[in-house]
Amino acid sequence: MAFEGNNAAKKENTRKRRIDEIKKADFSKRKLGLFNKVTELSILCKAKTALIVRSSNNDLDACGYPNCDAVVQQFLTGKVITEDYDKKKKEEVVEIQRLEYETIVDKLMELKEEEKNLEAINDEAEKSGYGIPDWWNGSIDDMSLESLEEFKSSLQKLKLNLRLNLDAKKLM
Amino acid sequence: MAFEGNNAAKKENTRKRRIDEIKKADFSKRKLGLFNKVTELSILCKAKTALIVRSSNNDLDACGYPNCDAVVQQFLTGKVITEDYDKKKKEEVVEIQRLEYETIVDKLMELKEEEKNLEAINDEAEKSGYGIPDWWNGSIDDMSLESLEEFKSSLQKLKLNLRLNLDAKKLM
DNA sequence: AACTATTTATAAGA
DNA sequence: TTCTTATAAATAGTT
Repeated sequence: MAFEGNNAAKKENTRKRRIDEIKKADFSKRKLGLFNKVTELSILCKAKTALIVRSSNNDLDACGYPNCDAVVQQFLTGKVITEDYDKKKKEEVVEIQRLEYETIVDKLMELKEEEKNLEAINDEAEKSGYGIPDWWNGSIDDMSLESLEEFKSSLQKLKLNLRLNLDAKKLM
Repeated sequence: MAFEGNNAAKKENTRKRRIDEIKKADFSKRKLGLFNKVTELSILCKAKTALIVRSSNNDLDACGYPNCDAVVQQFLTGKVITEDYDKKKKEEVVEIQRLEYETIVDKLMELKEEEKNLEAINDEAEKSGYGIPDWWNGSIDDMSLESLEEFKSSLQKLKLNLRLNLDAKKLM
């Protein structure tokens, strides 16, 4: 019976994973389709566009023509940024972004090291019978969740900008 | 021959206008299609989306789910605005927007009055032989073009927000 | 990723 | 404008 239960659970897991994969694929397909359509509209009708998509697990993606950020900025401020200014600004900004990105990747490596150390300490404590109390992890999570989300968002945006800049460069 | 030329020019104009009309219709159709697809993606895949479209003659349109501005804001700041906060804020903001809108409409009426007065003065001056020099109108245009564009944008955005808020209220 | 059956979008015309 | 329809494109379900 233990075996049967295990098997059923396994099947259930497989089924669920499969459904998730299909949904994810659908989302990606649809998102890609939308991005294509947005770009199409921009080019055929000389329209400026920006599309921002945040998936249910908060992954960020965006596209825009001629430039996502510029269109968003214009949407918020009503100020038209000229192509030349925008291009020049991008030239300036792309290297800064790369540096920021590298800095952040470095910091992530450091964080991972910290995590390892903490885990090691945790294991040590458990082995010795003096476990770290549950509220410890809980309060870390609560405290850092908000800033972590922000950090994740900024990281995602940074990566996205890098990709968009590369795409833009490829187009030229 | 003069008649023929005139006729040809007329035909040409008709053709051009027709093409423009078709293109405009296409743009609207496609834009609507995109808005539908974006909303569809949002609902089917629980994704947050924002789409900004500015036509070739700079008309602004946007849609988003659950809320265009919130998604854009989140895109820029990385801060997640909760539904409740957003809803409350909207409740507060919608009346302010209506007041702003009415104020702006009033100001537009005043501007139109001013325009009439200026025209009257202009006509008067021309009749009397003391025409207002050309540079006068030119410099008005140059000076106010930028701020006018900004004003137009802010007006469009205000109208858009009003519409979006009404749409949102209808949905509830 | 590639295929295909089905659904959906849209261009052209009434 | 809005509606119709033929064609083209997107995508769900598979393999």
